[in-house]
Amino acid sequence: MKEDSIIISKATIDRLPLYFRTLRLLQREDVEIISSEELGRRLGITPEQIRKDLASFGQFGKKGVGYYVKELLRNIGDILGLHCNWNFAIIGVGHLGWALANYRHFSSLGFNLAAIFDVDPTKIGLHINGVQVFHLDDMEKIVQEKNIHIGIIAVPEAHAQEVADKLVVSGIRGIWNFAPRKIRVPGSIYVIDEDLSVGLSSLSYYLARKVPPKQQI
Amino acid sequence: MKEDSIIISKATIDRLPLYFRTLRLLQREDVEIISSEELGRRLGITPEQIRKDLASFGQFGKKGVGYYVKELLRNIGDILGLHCNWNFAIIGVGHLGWALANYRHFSSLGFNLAAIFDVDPTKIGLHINGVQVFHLDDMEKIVQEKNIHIGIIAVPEAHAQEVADKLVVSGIRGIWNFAPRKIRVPGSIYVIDEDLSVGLSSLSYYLARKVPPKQQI
DNA sequence: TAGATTGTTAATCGATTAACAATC
DNA sequence: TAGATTGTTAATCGATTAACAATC
Repeated sequence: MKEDSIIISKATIDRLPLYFRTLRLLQREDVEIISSEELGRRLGITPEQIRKDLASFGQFGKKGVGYYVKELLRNIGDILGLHCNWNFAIIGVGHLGWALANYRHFSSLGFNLAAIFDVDPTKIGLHINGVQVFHLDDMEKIVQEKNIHIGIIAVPEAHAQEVADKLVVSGIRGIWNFAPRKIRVPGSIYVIDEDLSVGLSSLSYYLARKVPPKQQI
Repeated sequence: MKEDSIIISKATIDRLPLYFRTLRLLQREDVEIISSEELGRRLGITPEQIRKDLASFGQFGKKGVGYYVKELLRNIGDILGLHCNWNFAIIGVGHLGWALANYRHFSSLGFNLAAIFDVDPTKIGLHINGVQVFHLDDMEKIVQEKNIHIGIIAVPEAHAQEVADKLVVSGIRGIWNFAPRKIRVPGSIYVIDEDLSVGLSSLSYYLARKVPPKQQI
């Protein structure tokens, strides 16, 4: 393993989940061995790119043969830390929070929704997808009790910073921010921004300009 | 304007919506002039980066002064094609499709939800956020009638390709794909992939590794 | 062995950062 | 005018692509 000595690029990290999901599909199709060529064809990524990405974490393939699906799946899962069985919380039971609470792929990846937070008294105490909704004021207690590491911000943008502050105080380590606003957190906290307007706006750009489409990720 | 001669990088395009949303905030705060320095501070982007991004589309600032918020807002909006008032459709009334149908930021950016599609007979004919749910079989007719340019795929992954095929046949030009699967479309169609598992998985990677967080976009 | 495919090094390409002249 | 800030060119940095030796 080389991950201690070499810094892996964000671009590589973001491709790992794509490899992972495709390998799972292959496993379900009972494919045992896959070449970088074929994996690339399925994802629209060049085989060289895939080999380079994987090689930065170790030697997972067999020369002249390819990659064993099961083995590679386990290795990428480990690299992504999916074996950690992270507990996460969703803050905000609007339409988006509701949808995320019911998103099935998270649990299939090993993420466990442990709590939901809101301030609306009519929502506190409800169970969504089997998970209880708590009041925002109880966050610190619940986060400690349930050992929650990740917070998903799904509140209106006006309250995003305030929620982020509470998450940090509660001891959360990573934030996935769906509010279309930059949040400020201490340097030790990881933040992934997921502003849904960006996708649609960039699509609009290309449609308006008639720029010829290129292969996307 | 230079956009005809020079190819703008995807990274630049993806930052434009961030500038746009921040400028709107500034406008609401009655700020009339902003420097690249201050805009960068708000977004965690270097001022040089911002000046470079904007300069690839024209000269929008005043040297020694900064950028006029109102003017820059209009210019970026035009670049992003937001004045086109795109009609879009959502396919799939699951939790995610429901949430997207109710997402307020789309309409505030000038995107108009014109139709929703599903196959579930109990959902056909319903109105969500004032927009009617049609059967998938009527897609071609409705897309033509309502002049829909963009399709948002929010169906289970197993049906994503089939829906993409239907969208293409119906004459759609751009697809925003939330299904965690690569879809195949003709080269003239734009596809933006938005696999929600990627965000959470990459967060997991950083948490598991204790890699020191760096400034995100 | 011959054919196939990885892992790695070198070459290219593209994006970011730095520096500074232009000018409001 | 002096100070400030853009727009642009040059330098650096990083990521992708190409090539190929290693080896199953």
